Amino acid sequence: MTKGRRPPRRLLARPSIEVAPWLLGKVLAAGGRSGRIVEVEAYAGGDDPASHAHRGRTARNALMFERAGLLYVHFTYGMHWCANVVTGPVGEAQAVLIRALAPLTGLDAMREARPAARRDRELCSGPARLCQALGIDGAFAGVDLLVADAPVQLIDDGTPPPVEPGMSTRVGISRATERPWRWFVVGDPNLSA
DNA sequence: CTTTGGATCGTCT
DNA sequence: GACGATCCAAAGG
Repeated sequence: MTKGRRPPRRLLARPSIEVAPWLLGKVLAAGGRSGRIVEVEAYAGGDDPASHAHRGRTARNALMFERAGLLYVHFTYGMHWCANVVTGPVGEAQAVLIRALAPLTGLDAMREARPAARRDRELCSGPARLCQALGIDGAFAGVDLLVADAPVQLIDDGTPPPVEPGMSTRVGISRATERPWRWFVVGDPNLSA
């Protein structure tokens, strides 16, 4: 298992555009597997036309309005799961999409879960890929990432976020495409793009 | 290496 | 009835 501390919830209760770059370097762990976060995107609820919560609360996006530190998992393109960390104050639909991890532990289990990955750099290099690699699906929606022994956990092992993260526009969206709300560890081989 | 098109279904209009 | 916060295999350079 990866050693480290659970980040304080107050740091996750900030706006998603502040939490997103701060999440770079943190560790996401599930099913005995773990990886370091190297790519994220911020989504900002009502003010963000690209967010699932842009048109208000629905059954699908309800978790985004809950407290920071919960896991929001959504199903997309008819076949893929994506994992988000809920941020911001309760009642504001803020979240950070985890887009890529650098695999840390449980590599054998990841390779078994993702036979399509021909290299280890392809295990977690995409939002749906990392869910597949860690075994995260809709059954994990609402998990509190900051609770010890939770089935999915967010861990701070002391690795600081990069001083100068890469920044770009978000991937795969059709609205609010100009907002530079994607952050990544420059040069990491596990990036999605 | 890059480009292209198919897969597949829950959610909201 | 349309559209995704995507991935993959196949085909071409």
